[in-house]
Amino acid sequence: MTLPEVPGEATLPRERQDRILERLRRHGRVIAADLALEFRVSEDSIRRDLRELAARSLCKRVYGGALLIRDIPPIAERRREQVERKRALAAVAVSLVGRRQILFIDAGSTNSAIAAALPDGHELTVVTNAPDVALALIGRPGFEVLCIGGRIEPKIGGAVGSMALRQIQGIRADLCFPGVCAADAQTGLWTFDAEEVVLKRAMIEASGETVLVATGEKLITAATHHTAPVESLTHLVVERGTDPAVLDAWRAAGTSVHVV
Amino acid sequence: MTLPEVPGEATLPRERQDRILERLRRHGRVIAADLALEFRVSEDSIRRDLRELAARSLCKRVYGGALLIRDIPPIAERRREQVERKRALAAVAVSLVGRRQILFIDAGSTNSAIAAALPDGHELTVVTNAPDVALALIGRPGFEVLCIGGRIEPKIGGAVGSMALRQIQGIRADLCFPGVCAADAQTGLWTFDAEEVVLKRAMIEASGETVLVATGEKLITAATHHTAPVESLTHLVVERGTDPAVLDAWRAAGTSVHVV
DNA sequence: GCATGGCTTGCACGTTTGTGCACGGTTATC
DNA sequence: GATAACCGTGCACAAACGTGCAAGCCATGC
Repeated sequence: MTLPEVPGEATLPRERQDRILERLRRHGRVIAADLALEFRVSEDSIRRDLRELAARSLCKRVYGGALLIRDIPPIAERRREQVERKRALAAVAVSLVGRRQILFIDAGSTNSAIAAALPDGHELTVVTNAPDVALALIGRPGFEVLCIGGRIEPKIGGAVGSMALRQIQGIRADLCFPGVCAADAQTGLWTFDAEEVVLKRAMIEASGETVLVATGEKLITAATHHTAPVESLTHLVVERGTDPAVLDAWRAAGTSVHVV
Repeated sequence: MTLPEVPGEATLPRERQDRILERLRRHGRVIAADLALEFRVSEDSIRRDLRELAARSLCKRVYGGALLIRDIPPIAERRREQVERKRALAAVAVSLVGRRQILFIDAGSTNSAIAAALPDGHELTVVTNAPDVALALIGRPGFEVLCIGGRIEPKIGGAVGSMALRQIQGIRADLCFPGVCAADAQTGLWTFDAEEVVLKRAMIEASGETVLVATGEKLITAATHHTAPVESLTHLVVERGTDPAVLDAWRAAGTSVHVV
């Protein structure tokens, strides 16, 4: 590890940049004035360093210092829509996650938001069939990422098929976030795609608890394939403004309802 | 002449280099001026030593001295660097791809560029252990994407381990793009990470042809684990400006060389 | 002996790179 | 809308750089 800066110790220019990068990775941001003090050079030199790093697109130069670039995976079409709503849902959904848990995260735009919203420092293991979820978590400190392989279905944005199924069946998780096409307090979870059904079922069965995170319309639309009975759905996270009658029905079914 | 004679302090060049290396390992860096003083030789000699050590990739030469080669930066950073060079290499590399072929694309920043450069309308099947490669191809018309699952190693940016290995062994491909850490016309392909080796080997063995896409420095640096003999490397794509002698050696070994 | 060639070394040269400072413009914050 | 902090640029200077070269050393062989 890097030792704390020794006062009279000289650092090579390039070494200084490396250390700035490291600091950046750890703290997410650096302040030019602090760095100047720490490395005992003028702020001009620090600014030059930051500019250079920014030119290599290793950080983003901002007023007063620099920020870590968190490259957001290229956003699929659906994801672009209603980003804000999904982020709000995700923020609540991740509060259900405990330390050192193992999570199944299914493919889907809302689940991408959930992955991005997962807090650091919980030492989580995330199992996912969605490349964008995996990518969002690669390099995040304290995360172990397990990717479910298989043929990727473009419509879904994740692996499906027997290969994926077999891998899922070999894992047990604490929490499961299935992608939600439609859900109903009487019958439970429904899905459009036949291939997806078996995967979601396997995920849910392999998990201690299941969290449904749904924008309001998911609770009033219908889908073609029955996927899971309501008893297996532990939590429901929905937006404010959802029909209270619907929520009561879910509560009556034994699901813990969380309103954003 | 100008230097005072110190009896018994004389060191052979090779011995001096060893001592420099030792110092490097202990402190993480060395400063040319200090070494000159310590070994009682001119800075010129020290600089020559450092250059030589750097050529053997035992250290990283920087302004003022040399640094220990720290572990490779995370994939997210590597992918953002040298974008233009990688794009140019990728543009040539993809010209080796035929219609309706099955491709193995390994994890790695250059391979990300290759995936992005693959042409539409070739009805390709891409098998990859890298989520970012998969993500780049999801939704591209005419592509079938197969994701290799397993534990994702953040440094590498792709799945590794026995789970990934088994999946790879169940597939036969036409073309393989292994990530290149170092390559040599005599001995073939070398890799830094032990886990990666088995994966790359399996990919190469399961493919009809193998394409090495390498920025110039990969052909003069060394890595720790032998991965594939030169006979199994069908094509080499390199940048203009690579040492002609090196390229001739590759040609002599039977590899088809493509210069960008 | 001494000539030869390989190797290392220090020096001189011109070039590149890093640094701090002064200047005037820009941006946050109250 | 004033103030202070922060910014980029140009500049001068010093340190570090690579290169070419000649001197020195040593082993080898005539």
